[in-house]
Amino acid sequence: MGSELTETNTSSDEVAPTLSAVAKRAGVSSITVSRVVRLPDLVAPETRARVEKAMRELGYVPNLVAGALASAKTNSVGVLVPTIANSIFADTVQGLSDKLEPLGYSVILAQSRYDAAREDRMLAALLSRRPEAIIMVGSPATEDGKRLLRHARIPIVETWELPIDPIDAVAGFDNYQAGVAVARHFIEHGRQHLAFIGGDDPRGTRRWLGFQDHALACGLQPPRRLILERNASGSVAAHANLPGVDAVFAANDAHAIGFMAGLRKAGLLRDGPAAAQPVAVVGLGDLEMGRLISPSLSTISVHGDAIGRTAATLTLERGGERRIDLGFELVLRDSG
Amino acid sequence: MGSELTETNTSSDEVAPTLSAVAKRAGVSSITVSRVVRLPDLVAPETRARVEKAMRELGYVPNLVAGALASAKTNSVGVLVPTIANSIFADTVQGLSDKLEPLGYSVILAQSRYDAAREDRMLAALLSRRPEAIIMVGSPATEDGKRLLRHARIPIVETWELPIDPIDAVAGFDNYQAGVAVARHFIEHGRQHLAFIGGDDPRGTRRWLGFQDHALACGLQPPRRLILERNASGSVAAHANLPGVDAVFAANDAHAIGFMAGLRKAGLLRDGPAAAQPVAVVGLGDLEMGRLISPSLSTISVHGDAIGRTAATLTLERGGERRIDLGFELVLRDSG
DNA sequence: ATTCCCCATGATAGCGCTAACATTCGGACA
DNA sequence: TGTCCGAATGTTAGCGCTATCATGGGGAAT
Repeated sequence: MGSELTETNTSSDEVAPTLSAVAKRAGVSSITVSRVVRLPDLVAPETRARVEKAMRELGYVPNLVAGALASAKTNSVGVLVPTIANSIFADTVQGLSDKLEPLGYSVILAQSRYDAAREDRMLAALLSRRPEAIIMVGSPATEDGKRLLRHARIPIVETWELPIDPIDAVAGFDNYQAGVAVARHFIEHGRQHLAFIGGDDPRGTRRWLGFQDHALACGLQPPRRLILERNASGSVAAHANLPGVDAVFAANDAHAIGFMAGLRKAGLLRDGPAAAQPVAVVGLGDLEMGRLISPSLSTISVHGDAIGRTAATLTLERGGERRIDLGFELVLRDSG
Repeated sequence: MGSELTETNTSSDEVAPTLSAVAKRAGVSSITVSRVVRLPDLVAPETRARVEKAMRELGYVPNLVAGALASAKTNSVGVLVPTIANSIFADTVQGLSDKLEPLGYSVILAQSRYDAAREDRMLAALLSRRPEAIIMVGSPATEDGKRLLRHARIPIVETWELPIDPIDAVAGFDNYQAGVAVARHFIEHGRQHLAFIGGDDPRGTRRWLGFQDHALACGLQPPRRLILERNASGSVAAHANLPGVDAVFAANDAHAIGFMAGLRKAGLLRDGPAAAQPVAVVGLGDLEMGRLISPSLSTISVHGDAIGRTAATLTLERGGERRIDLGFELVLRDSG
């Protein structure tokens, strides 16, 4: 009575059963129940069976909040990404949680939306849940954020970059060199008028810098840079703002594909090989989609899931190398 | 000494400072510090300033684990999705966390990988963290999972479907009717030989059923169904297994785009309008990419982020309608 | 003055669990 | 036969915080 949810024969009362409720029912002390849950080998088979029966009958679900407080272990990791939607970071989250979940860790996910203030708030929110480690994309944008992490005394893994003075561990690649690689490729294939399109987030900017520096070092005219909104639609119209440009490095594959849609409308896209393209296009991220479209998209291939898995490993193992360069690969297809 | 991390002038000792450490430093009782953190209006401005100064000096970060245990409020929600990578569910996670994070809720993310056993394990793991609510894609695959959720006595939101006997709340759309809509569209445009490609997960299967039922009801030959791996690459070769088919409904846009890549290789794709396509293709999800490729992809448009935001709302408000149909829309472009 | 009330603060008792240290008991071993 | 040891279980004391119920000390109202 009083509850509209009673439905099984096993009494489902008002409140969630606790360890000691199970203990009472099984006729043991609560620490024994605790052991059945966490260290079953320490409990005699018969006792264990009795306790397990009581747990089943009561529908006992352990309270990890209390367990975490008592043991000072939350078995959780905080994950901070700029955004999870339509993005390569989803692969990283997938990779790291595939590694961590089987080990009993939970992932607490937060998004900064490329906003420094929100990033700081999210970092503080994550830390107040006392995760065993923090994995984030990039580095904290503010000194406050950095200080927060440095004082947290847990493993911190920065990803998707190789910061010079990391807080703790790093799993990423060299965005600057990625920019250099694309510029070199364009120049080797006779392109003269380069441009970069994409966001102005730290990683995009680093790609731009490498791209620009290499172009200048090779004596080309200064490449152009077009900063776009985060969604790819803006990139469709981008070529109108880039007259005379014959090679474009897009900060990610979505922008690259959007840009190609614009080229197509302008009659500047061929189904032939890269050499036939009036405007060469290279993206970054190696989306599956880029392989499927026509002309297929050349891209800097980065293994987002490997970054995630490596980051997870870095949170688990304290010793060993704390700075892992996963590298990247220039994959040439038909777009440039 | 003994620590290699001391660096600020403010003493950063071995362990994280607690409420009572702050209290001692500020010369107040710990409950007052607690009030400064949670209910600042109850504290006199001068006292508050003194406490805030002490918090800053000690680098105090509240321990929400302890707070959650004491107050029986974790301010977290559990989110269970099949997968977060390369998928439309990322939009849903984004949508719900955009709504929940500003309110102080954390998102605990788990992935089932379309595996019933793993789903059950993840549900149990989530529940043991005592979230205020659970939001999941679809319904639990097993009775065990359903029972777990029914006994949890927290809001449960099932999404991306409209189950007949929901556990609690629902934010989704009618996958069966989506299948019907695509079949109707194909038939109205004179297509005779229909096929469905995609996964055999519950939602995909429901789409298939609607698609099949409507085709049969209209007197067409039984449509074919090709079950594919989750990645789109498999769909590239799919058309070879579908001789004579002139209209294909792909369970998601990625498969649709992959299938179109196969059609292109086979010379069965035109840059013209839908009527000119030897094989009409309709996807589901309305990926931005589908709008950008050529021919542009017709699709069932579903607002993944709206599903997420709606689900978040349903976890917060107990009263009101608990079954929200977000609908879908058949968006016709050039592919079919 | 006295009463009342509200504002600011404090003392106390847990939340549900686990770490750390008993305790008990039966058998192996000398 | 006594000693020792390990296996199985229990006792105790918190983890860091918050809910709840005091407490004291001004005004405002009478």
